[in-house]
Amino acid sequence: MAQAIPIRKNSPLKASCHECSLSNLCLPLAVEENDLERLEDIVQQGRIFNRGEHIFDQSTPFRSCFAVKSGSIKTSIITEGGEEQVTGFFMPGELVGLDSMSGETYACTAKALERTSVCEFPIEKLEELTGKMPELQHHMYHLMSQEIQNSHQLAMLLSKNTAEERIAALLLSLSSRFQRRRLSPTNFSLPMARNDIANFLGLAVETVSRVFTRFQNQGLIRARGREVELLDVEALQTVTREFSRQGCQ
Amino acid sequence: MAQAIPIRKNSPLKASCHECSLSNLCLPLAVEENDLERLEDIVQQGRIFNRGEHIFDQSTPFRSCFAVKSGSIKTSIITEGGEEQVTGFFMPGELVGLDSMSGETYACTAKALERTSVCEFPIEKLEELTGKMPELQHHMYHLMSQEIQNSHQLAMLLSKNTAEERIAALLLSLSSRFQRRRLSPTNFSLPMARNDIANFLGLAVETVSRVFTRFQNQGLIRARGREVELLDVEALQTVTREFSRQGCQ
DNA sequence: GTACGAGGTTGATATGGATCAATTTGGACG
DNA sequence: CGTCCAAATTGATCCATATCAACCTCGTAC
Repeated sequence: MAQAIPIRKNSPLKASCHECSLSNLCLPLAVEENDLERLEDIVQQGRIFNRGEHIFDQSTPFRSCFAVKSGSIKTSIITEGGEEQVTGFFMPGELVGLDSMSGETYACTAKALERTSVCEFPIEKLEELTGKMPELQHHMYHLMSQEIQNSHQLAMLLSKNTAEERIAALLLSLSSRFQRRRLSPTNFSLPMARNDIANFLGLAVETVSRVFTRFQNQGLIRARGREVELLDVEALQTVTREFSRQGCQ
Repeated sequence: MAQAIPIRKNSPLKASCHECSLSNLCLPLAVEENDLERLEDIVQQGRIFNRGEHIFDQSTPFRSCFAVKSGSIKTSIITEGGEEQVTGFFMPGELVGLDSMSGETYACTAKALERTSVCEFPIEKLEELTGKMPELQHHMYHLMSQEIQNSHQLAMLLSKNTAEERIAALLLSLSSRFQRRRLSPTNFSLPMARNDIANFLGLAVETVSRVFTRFQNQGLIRARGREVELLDVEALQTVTREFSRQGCQ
């Protein structure tokens, strides 16, 4: 079943983790240079999806986690009634599918927001490997824990914060994720539509639109379509913290 | 550093996982009978907390995960401004602290809602053990994934559902968790105050109170204080699904 | 170039639940 | 058994955001 290792390693189509520019963000982050090829042996690299295509589908058998290599991914849950709830956005270097590691099927649907390439980690092989590599296991725990925290953070945003606070928080989150990749933290292009933002943040599209223009009028951002420029990061941070400040009497 | 194993195993104060009534819910669930003592070797059992006492505190060093043995626990995040956000309720057999496995400190504060006993799993030893026991590792992934899903579910509830739907969902969640423990799924005592429910569900206390009385008037439940009886489980399920139904045109 | 449709913006109105305020209940304790 | 304080309930009002409706913008296809 397993392909001969030399073939995979030498295949020009299979770019290696060694050469990947995201190796300081992705799973290789937790792996010694020497052990990197053990990770390379299980990863299936280079799958490419066009905008709108599904990487995986809720209720199909869970097989793999996916690392975003380029592009971006939206995950969402479809309820019985056909309503969509966006649960997350994933950018290069981030791992998708961690919420599916219980149960037989994927817990959500993952859709490419633009032309996107991913690396696939078959879950059985990944579990086998983490069993042998304590640092990689540790890193998996770390990532999953992080995702729990992110989700709690989102729940908090949804239950306690105003529309402005939610949107400021999202912009700043994206900003810092661009920064991690050594891209401009103040000048970027939103990978998702207003609709997705609204759904993710529990708002109506109209509200998202209004807040964008309000921020623009206040000189906090400049936005045309999906192109965004953060003009006053500090002010945005103040917006997100305003809520908790008020709580402090 | 490690105590002599025979002493621990024979100590009358250290009840064993073998004898624990929750062994089919808790971590032992994933462990072969034969291997159970390896788990027993690392667990520190029997710590007891009174109502209101902290099991651990946000921003103190993260050392252990805790399994609830009896009683119940509330976890919450305290924001800079002192605002509390309840992130979860934990019942016997459930594992607390999974959200803290990234970072040096606990990600939230865990507080006993009543007199509560817990089993402590020092994280370093637990990680070491899961590295040696594939099924236990698999179970950890399963639990963490489950918690991500729960949190997404909560986010969904918060962003899309009405007060009635949220409260019906919480009641049903508690119901099924009592049922897993072979307790009555229709007749139980809420471990948490209305305040905690409100905070958890992103509502005002007054709203929670109103919904409880409304449900009562509709004959869905009977509630006096923390004592709750679910009179019409099906109707409650309908309430939680009503939203998604509407979405289906 | 023009037509088309999806995505985005703007305006007017409605509403669920927050907030403020008052009262009641219940449990802990002397 | 009464006192006291926190928790819970009930009522009245207000507001942020949803909803409904109209319009605009831009990319794509012909």
